[in-house]
Amino acid sequence: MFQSKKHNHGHCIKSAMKIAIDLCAERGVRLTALRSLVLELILQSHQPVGAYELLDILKNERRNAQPPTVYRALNFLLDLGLIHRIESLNAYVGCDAPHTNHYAQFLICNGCGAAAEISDVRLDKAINALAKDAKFTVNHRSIEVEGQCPNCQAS
Amino acid sequence: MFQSKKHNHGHCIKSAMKIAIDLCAERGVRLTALRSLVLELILQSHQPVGAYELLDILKNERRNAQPPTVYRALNFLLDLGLIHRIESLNAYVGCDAPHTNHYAQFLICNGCGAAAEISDVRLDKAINALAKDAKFTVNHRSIEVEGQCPNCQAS
DNA sequence: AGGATTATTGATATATTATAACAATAACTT
DNA sequence: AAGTTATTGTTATAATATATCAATAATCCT
Repeated sequence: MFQSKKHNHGHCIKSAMKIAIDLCAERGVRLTALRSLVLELILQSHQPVGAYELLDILKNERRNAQPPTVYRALNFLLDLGLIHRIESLNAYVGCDAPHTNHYAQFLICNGCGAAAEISDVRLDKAINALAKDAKFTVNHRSIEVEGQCPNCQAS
Repeated sequence: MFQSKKHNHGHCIKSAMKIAIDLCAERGVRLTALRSLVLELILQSHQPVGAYELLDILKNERRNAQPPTVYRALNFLLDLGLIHRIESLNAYVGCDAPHTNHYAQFLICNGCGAAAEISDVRLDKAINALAKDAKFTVNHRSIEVEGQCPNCQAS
């Protein structure tokens, strides 16, 4: 859900990085320095980040970074489920719970730009039901709901 | 749902164009020749079409068409709800039922590329419920489910 | 450990999707 | 018919993403 003010950002990133390390070990894939850095930058933003925005930040630490540098890392992280892509924003966010089996859904605030990841079972069930009705086998779901978060409704 | 083989394409386009004309009249906006043509091209495809693909076709009839030519028409049609944008494909499809009040949802087949528009009430209700729980006011929904349609599962 | 193999990154070029800005024209208003 | 607004034309450029091949680093195998 949308971040509370006292959310401990540093701790949350650390814990997410730990999970990433474990997940990569488990899958036998390499969380290289580059990939780790890109993941960390995404987590630090704690908002959806565009690939080129990420590239700009990345360049502080890797002067010669190029678009493929970022996109390769993004694709690696996406495949592992460590991040999600928000289609309607062409942007990327860290996954809240990469170690759990879940389908991500997003509430995207037009006011502050925050994207809250949720995983609502009713919604999942509705999709399963309608897919079954249509005899459609599901590979991927992109559920993005735009609107105003509670904070931004006030103002 | 996914098209049956005996779907009468010509008739379906004609009827959609009629609805578009009526809707524009009702709203007091102008369905110009250009806009009408773009809509017709989208309906003819009966699959999601990209803006530049559309532009190429459009050029057959309007030699000097440029990207803004297409994008302006697309935005006009989107605003009226005569077409939908599929975010995960950067593509546009005709709306199945532009005259009715509904939220579109898409089943997108990775096999044949078809996108079936549905409007499942259970799904709508689930979104309303979770938005209410989150105190989130919804402006727009982008629900895109990728997978295999019945036809493509066979092969 | 050394050489073969595979995975990752570097580097350059280019494809794809979308918008900004201003000029020209067409349609509507009175 | 003149003034106003909406639409289209035209040129340029922004933003997002991928293809390709070379260089390097890690892993595997004996």
